[in-house]
Amino acid sequence: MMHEHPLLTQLNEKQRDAVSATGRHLLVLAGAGSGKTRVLVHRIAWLIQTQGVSPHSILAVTFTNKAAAEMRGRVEQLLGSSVRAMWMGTFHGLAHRLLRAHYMDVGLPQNFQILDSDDQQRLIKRMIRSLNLDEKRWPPKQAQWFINHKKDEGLRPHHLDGYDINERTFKEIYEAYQVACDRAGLVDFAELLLRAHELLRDNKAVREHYQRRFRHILVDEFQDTNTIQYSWIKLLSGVGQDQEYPSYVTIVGDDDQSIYGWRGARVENIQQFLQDYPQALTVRLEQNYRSTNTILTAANEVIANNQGRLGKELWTDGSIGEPIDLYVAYNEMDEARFIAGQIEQWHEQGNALQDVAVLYRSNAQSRVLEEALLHARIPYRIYGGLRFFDRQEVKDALAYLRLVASRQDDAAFERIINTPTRGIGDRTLGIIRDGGRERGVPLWDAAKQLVQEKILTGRAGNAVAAFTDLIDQLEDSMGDLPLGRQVDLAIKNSGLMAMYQAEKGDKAETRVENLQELVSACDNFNQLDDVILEDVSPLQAFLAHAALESGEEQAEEHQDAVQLMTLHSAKGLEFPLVFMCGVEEGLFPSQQSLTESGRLEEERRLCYVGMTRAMQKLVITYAESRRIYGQEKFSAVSRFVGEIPPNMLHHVRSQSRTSHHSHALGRFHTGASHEAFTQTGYSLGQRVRHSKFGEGTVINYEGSGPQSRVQVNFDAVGSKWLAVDYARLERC
DNA sequence: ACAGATAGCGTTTTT
DNA sequence: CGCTATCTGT
Repeated sequence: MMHEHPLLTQLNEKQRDAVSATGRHLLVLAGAGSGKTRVLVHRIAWLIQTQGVSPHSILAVTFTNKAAAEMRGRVEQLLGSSVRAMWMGTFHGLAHRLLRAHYMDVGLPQNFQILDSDDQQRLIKRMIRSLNLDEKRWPPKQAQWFINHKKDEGLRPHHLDGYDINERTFKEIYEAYQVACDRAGLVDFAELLLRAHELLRDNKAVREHYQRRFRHILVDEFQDTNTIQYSWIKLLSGVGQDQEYPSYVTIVGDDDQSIYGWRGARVENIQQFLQDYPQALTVRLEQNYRSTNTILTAANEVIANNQGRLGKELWTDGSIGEPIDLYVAYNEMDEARFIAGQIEQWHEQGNALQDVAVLYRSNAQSRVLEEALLHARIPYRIYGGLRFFDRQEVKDALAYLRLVASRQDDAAFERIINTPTRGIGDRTLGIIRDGGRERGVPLWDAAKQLVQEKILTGRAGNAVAAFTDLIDQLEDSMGDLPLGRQVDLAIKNSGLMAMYQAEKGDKAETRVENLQELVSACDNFNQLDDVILEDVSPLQAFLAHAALESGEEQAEEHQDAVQLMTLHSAKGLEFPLVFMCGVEEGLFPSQQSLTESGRLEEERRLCYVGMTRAMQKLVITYAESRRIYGQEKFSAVSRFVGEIPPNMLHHVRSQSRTSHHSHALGRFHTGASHEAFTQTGYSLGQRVRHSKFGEGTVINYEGSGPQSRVQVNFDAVGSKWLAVDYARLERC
C-alpha cells in the first residue's frame, strides 16, 4: 500500500478522494462547511508536489478577489513558496489579463479603461437621451440590465432579432452604447468576459496557446457561473474540440447554495458539466465541520423541500447543540431590541461580539437594528456599504488619472470636465457631445477641434482650452514620478482637493480624508502583488486594480463588533451565534419571488445558506408587523420556519410584553412587578450595584430560577442584561 | 451655477 | 419613510 502523502493526512476520506483524484475531470459537490476551500487548495498543492504539475500550467478561477487572495495565500502556505506562475484570480481579472496581453487581437487600444456599473449607467443614460428616447418608457436601469444580460449570454446586438418593440429599442440602445464604448476605449465588466471569450473562440493560435499551457483548470463556486463563464472554461479546456491533450477540469460547487440566479448564474451548469465532461468523477463532501447537529438537521429539512437537487445530506459527528430559538416580535423595533438584548447577554457571558452575525434579507432592515445596537451601546459593523473606490471623490480623482492615461475615455471626460466647476456648463458640454457624435471622435478630440476651429469661443472656449491644457500639463508633470506623487499632483493641480476642502461639514471632511487615503493607497500599491499585469504602466495597473477590486474591505477596525449583513453577503462565512431576522412571508421569501418561477426555491436556498452559517446557536426572529416604505404591514411567519422540525425550535417568550402597549411606550414592564420579584429576587425600579458597572435601576427581567436575567439600566454604561446568578448584584 | 423643492421609487451583488 | 435625481427659480 502506498505511503500516504503528508498533504492527505489531515483530510477525511472524501476530501482525500477529491484532492488526489487522478481521472480526467472532477466534480466536487461540497456542502456548506465541508472544507471546500481546503480541498481546492490541497488539490492544487497536491498536483504541484506529487504529480509534477508545473504551477505554470494551473489556472484557478474564483468569483471574488477575496476568495482568490485567500486561495493563493493558502496554497503558498502549504507549499512554502510563492507560486507566481500560476494563474489564479476572478473570471473578470483573468479575462482582463487576457485582453491586456492580446489587446490588438481584440481590437482594443492598449490603454483601454474599465467601466464600472455606475459609469456604465451614466453612459447608457446618455445614449438613451441622444437617441431621443423617453427615459420613462426606456429606463436606463432596464437597458443596462438588458445589455449586461445579453453579454452574459454571449450575445452581440446583431444576434438579436428585435421582433417586438421592446427588444428592438433595447437592441438599438445596446448598439449605440457599444459604439460609444468602442470609440472611447471603454470595456464594461460583462465586456471583459465576452471579449475574452470571443478572443479564445475566434483566434485559433491564441486559443491553442492557452489550451496547451493550462493543463489543470479549477473552478470555485461553480454553481454561480453564468453562460459566458462556463463557455469560457469549455473553450480553455478544449473539451469537445478534438484536442489531443484536453485539460483536466476540477469544478467545486454546491447546487443548494446557488443564490445568484437572478443575476444570470445557472445552477444547471453543474449538470451540463457532467454531460460535457462525461469522464468526470463526482465526489460529495457531506461531512460538516461547522454546525451543531440540530442546526444541520434543520437546514437539511428545509432544503429537502426543493425539487431537482443533485442530492446531498450534511452530517456531523459533533454535538446535538441547543435548539433553534424562535422569537415572535410585535414589530421590527421589538425584534431589534430583542436581538440587541440577546447579544448583550452573550457578551455578558464573556463571548466576543465579532462571533455574532445578524443576517437579514434586505439592506433596509439594517436601520432599525443599528438603532437598537446603538442604543444598547453594542459596537457593530455593517458589511456591504459603499466601497472605497466607488466613492464620489475617489472616482473624481481616478477620472483625472484615467483621462491622463487615455484621452479617449469619454466617461472620465464627462465626469470631471466641470468638477470642480470651471465654467463649462450643460450648454458647452452639449456642443462638445454633438461635435463628438458628428465627427465620430471621442469628446477630448471634439473639444480640442472645436476650440481650434473657433466654434467654441469666448468664455466657454477659454474654459475648455484651460481644461485640456490642465490634463496635458498633468501628464507632463507626472512623468515617471512614483504613483503616489502622481495622484497627489492630480488631486491638487486639478483643484479637486481645494474644492472638497472648501466644503463644510463632516461629509466634506471624510471626502478630504478619502482623497488623502487614495494617495496612500497608491503608495502601498505594489504592482508586483498584482501578478496579472506585467507590461503595463504603474498608473494603468493601478486604475485596473481600482476598477476590478473596488471592494477592498475598508481598513479592518480591530474593534470587537457584531457583524450585520444580508444573507447574500454571508455566504462563505461562519459565526458561532447567528440571528436570522425578518423571517416573514413577503420579506423572506420576498414578495417578488412568489410570482416568478424558480425564485422561491432560490429563496429557500438562501435560507439554507443563512442557517448553515451558524456554528453553535441559531436564532430566528420575525415581526408580526413591520413598517415598509412608511406603511405598516402585517405578515405571517415565513413558510421556511414551518419546514423546520418543530421539536428543534424553541419559542422564546417575549421579554417585555404584557401588552402591546408597553412596547409603544418603552422598555418598562408595566404589569408584573410582583411576579418579577418572586421569580428573580429583584423588582422593577429597584436600585442595584454591580462590581464593574456601578449603580443602576432594574428595568426588565426574563425567565425564572437559575436562568433568570434582569435588565439593569446602569447610570454610567447604560442598560445591560445580566444573569442573576452570575452578576451578584447588590441591592442598594 | 446653485440652492431648494418635489416627484418618484423602493430585493439580493460582484466584477 | 427616506433617498436620489430632476426640476425650478433666482
